[in-house]
Amino acid sequence: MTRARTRPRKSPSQPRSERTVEAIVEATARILETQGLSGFNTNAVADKAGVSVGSLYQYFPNKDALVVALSTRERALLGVALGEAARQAASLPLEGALRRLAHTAIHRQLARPDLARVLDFEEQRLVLEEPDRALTRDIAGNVATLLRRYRAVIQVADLEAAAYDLIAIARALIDAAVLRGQVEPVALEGRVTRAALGYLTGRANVAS
Amino acid sequence: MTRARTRPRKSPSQPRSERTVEAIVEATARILETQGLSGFNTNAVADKAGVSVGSLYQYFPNKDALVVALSTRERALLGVALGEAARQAASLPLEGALRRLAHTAIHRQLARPDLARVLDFEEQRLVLEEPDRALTRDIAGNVATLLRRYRAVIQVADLEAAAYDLIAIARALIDAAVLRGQVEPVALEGRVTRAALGYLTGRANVAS
DNA sequence: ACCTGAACACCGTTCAAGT
DNA sequence: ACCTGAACACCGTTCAAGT
Repeated sequence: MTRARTRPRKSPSQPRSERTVEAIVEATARILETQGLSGFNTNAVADKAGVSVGSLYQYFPNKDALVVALSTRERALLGVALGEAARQAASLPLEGALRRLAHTAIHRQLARPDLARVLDFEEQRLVLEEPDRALTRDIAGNVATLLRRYRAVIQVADLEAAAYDLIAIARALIDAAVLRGQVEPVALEGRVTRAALGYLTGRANVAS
Repeated sequence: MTRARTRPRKSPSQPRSERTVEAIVEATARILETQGLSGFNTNAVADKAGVSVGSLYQYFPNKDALVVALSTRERALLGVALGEAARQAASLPLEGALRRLAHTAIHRQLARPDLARVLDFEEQRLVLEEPDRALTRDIAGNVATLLRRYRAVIQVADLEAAAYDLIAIARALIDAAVLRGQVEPVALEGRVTRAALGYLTGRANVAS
């Protein structure tokens, strides 16, 4: 079981091939969004992108690489939004800061809820198969940095781990809401914020 | 995309075939545990169970049915343990009750942590493909029943949804802990309990 | 330099033939 | 009634041939 690479096989340097790569990634998004995982195969992606499978494999070494490219694109959008939110939140008390992060994450995930949910799922599969290929590392770093400001009111010692846990909690609650169809953003934001705040400041038996 | 059935194709009535089915399910568990999803294929399962693929398909209509059978078995164990815990927790205040449930869930998941994590993952895939086939329905019902006792101190209106959310939170935190290798049970129990308690009783902007 | 699509490999599933 | 394993279908991936 040797490590499979999922980096793009080669970067498109000419404008035309750049458009090809872009078309392939967006075709992946649309197929995952409308057909789900069961409709997601390389021939369908190539078809929808208007190229042959051979071309697809010229840029992506395997099927997972399509997901990684798409996830990276979406994670970058989330990362930028969260970075912005974190900067604005820096002057708020912890609860307000968490609420703002929750608000931002929810807003982004609900922009394309079905896509977001499938990607959350696929990212977990990739992590399951190769833990060190985590796509949320940057985001976790930013969250940890924000948390450090509030160390005085936080009961948890390991803020790196806490950042990952908060992301896992938010993801779980957002995906559950999408599954149930209960996506009223304010209510969802409240649930995420309360869980996060409880995790960080709850008096229930501390220890890490 | 018609609904694929995952129920066992036929119940083994004779002792011999009962042992065959049992062997197939346990072979599934051991392969998932040791090789992960990438080593999980029907021929490998049949081999390890000491039967031919044909025999496997006599009892299980498809590959997913193997996972469903195994998950059902494991969920039943968790369900029994949680039912017992809920009965004992009935006299405790909310925090103690949540802690006891967390303790029980953690204990069961850590009995075979790698298997539990892969099964959590596979269950989410099955839910993603067929939402109404949820394996956690019974467990959620029991949790909701317990929550009703504490309605006075709980800020959340929809206790059914809350039960599913709490399960999702616990699952996310336990799986994240296994991934990081931070499985110190008391600390993990504290994290799950604090998040759950915050979710249910936190003062952060209520609304559902 | 980039594209094509038929060919190959792997694995889920079936089925004709055995006992 | 239960088992076997070769055959088939599907899909990920490659590669010889085209421009």
